Amino acid sequence: MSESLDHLRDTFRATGRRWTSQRRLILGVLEESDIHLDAETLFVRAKTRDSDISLATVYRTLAVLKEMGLVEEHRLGEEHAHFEAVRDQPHYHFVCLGCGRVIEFDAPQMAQVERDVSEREGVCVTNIHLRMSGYCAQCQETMGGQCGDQE
Amino acid sequence: MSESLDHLRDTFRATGRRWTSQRRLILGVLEESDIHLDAETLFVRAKTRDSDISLATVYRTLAVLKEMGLVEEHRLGEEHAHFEAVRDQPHYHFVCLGCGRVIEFDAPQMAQVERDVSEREGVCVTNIHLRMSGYCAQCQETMGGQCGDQE
DNA sequence: ATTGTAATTGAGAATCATTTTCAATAAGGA
DNA sequence: TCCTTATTGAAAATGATTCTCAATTACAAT
Repeated sequence: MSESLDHLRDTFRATGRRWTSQRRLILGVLEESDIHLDAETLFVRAKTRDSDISLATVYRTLAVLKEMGLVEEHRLGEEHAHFEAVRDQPHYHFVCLGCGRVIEFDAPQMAQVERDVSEREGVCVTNIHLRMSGYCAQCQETMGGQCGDQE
Repeated sequence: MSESLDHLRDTFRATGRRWTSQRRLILGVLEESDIHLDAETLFVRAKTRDSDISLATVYRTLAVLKEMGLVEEHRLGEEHAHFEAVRDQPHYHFVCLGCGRVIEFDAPQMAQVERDVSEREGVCVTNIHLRMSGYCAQCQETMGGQCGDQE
């Protein structure tokens, strides 16, 4: 763990950025969380360990971490963004319109979709966002089984 | 065309909604446009035909049309939403990070992805948003060919 | 260790898309 | 034509995110 922290610090320095206590803290909170945090929640959690930290710093740090590819931003509902520390494999999201639950999944077919699009359109894909919405098993029960359409 | 307009009026009435001139106008502007409009642009275009229309009405109408499944909302950049009159086949978007150009594409594999997720997780999918980002052929040239990663 | 410089911070103001409030208007059933 | 109530325009309100600016702090060079 200390090795990866040293490595992180070097990555920051190498790009003229500083490895500050606030950034350590924010990345830590993000990595410890199993769910996708929004900026406000992240701010509240960070504040329990550093009562001086500011919401602006949370946003600024998230922007830096995104630039560095360490954090991804997702739009799960329409309201506000959610953030997640980047992991090894790509994964996608299903959002339940009933209870808001987020289910992560992988989809090997996406590699083929990417290849098809790249070739057909001559583009170079750097990022894929796939979000499905609908109703989770639980919510389908309580709703009586229909499953309408519309977001 | 008048048939489909009559049908639309009936659809509105059937749900206790009114078929107003503003709603006709907004849907018309949306259907005439080949690109995805944001609320402000839609407002400006509508205003050339009804100088009294208000931006609030544009947003309210878009919300209604979304509820009715006639319009879809997309988050193409981070800034603001884009809207599009729903067409027959599902389609997805590629957004160029260089010039902002939006390329639409279809991906037959998505049906299989949906089936897999539905079965594996027991969910019912009502909506799929797929957005790829990267660089279009043109922008790749002007950039010299590299194609970094990060949104 | 000390210093200088520039990146970073906290606090609060500013921004910007979108939503809401409310009184006036108009759709459409009776 | 009349009545009810959905809808509208205008302006204020909201809420997430960004910016400003003076004070702080990381860290490279001394």
